[in-house]
Amino acid sequence: MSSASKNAPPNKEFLNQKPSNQKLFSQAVLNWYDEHGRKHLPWQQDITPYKVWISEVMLQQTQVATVIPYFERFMQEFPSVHDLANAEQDKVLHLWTGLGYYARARNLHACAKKVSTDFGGNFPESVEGLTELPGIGRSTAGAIASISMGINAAILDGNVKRVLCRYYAVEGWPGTTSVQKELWLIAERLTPSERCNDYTQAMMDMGATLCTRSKPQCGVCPLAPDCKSHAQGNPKDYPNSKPKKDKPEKHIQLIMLQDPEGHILLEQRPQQGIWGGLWSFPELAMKEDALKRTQALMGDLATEQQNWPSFRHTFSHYHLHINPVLIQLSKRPDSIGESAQHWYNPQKPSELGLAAPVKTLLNSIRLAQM
DNA sequence: AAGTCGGGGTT
DNA sequence: AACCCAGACTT
Repeated sequence: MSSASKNAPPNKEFLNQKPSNQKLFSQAVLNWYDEHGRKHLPWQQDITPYKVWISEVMLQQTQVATVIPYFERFMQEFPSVHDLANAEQDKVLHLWTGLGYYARARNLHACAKKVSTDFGGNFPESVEGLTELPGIGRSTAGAIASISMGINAAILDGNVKRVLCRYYAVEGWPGTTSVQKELWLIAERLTPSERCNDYTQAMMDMGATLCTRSKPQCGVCPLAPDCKSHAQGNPKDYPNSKPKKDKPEKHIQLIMLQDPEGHILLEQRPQQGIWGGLWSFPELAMKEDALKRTQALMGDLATEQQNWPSFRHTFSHYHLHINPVLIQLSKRPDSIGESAQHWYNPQKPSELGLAAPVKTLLNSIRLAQM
């Protein structure tokens, strides 16, 4: 994991030559923030690098309302970076269950270990140092540095992208390298040296509450008088949307093996790939005969097969059709296969990371047993 | 530059 | 049902 692959910030000399417009822009943003900005979110209380870090990672591709309960539980269980570093991975993934993008949780854990042991629990106090840590890219590093350390650093998250794309009517999808590069230059140029922490919060807040994707509140926006897309009358056309691609359809069987006591066999998935490190049912291709395959492994312990209604689960890049199969076992078999195993009691859930559909199915089994 | 990685809220 | 969200990382 080289730092060059992390989109490291360029030389910042141009920051010294800010046009006067920069001052007007940041003043308008800060004034708005003082009046209308949110200041009562959980991670805005008694601000520390640890809290800002956890919240920023949770908020990657995830909305504020979704994050809040997860953040509260995390802080309860892991009050300090040392607590997180010393935790079991299963516990971390358990508290992450439902948030998605589980590499975030694995990287979070790895990062905590590094900060705890290598840096004595203190985060590096520079964007460059922060960016070296697993799961912290340029924007998250900027947010931590700016908000929790008062370092003059820019961010470029979805909110800031939206504000800037509209203000300057930036053409092109922000996912492309060229647009991204342009936006970073703009973001760096506009970030003020005074109150950069509040400015960072303010830009995210404006994007989240004012310059929203639909129904932007241009009527009360302090930037509207100089906003190019507002002048054009089409703020909603920015940022330009991502070119769409149709998602492939995949089909699998999930085999729910149940022992006589009602416990269900779970296997831990490999660290890399979809649902990495989480626990799931044994997976089978559609063409396989679930009962025959089970009997091949454990003989006549497998007695009956019950097909549950299939359903579709959608990921960012494909649709997954899941065909759940419940197979009763007359006795719990010896260990099968190579991955770690766990016999899960649906009535007494273990603290493991579960993929969302797996959690749903286990809950259905629990209800069926009542 | 394109692909991988989730789940849920919003429209 | 499509869109996208306080992105990072690998290929």
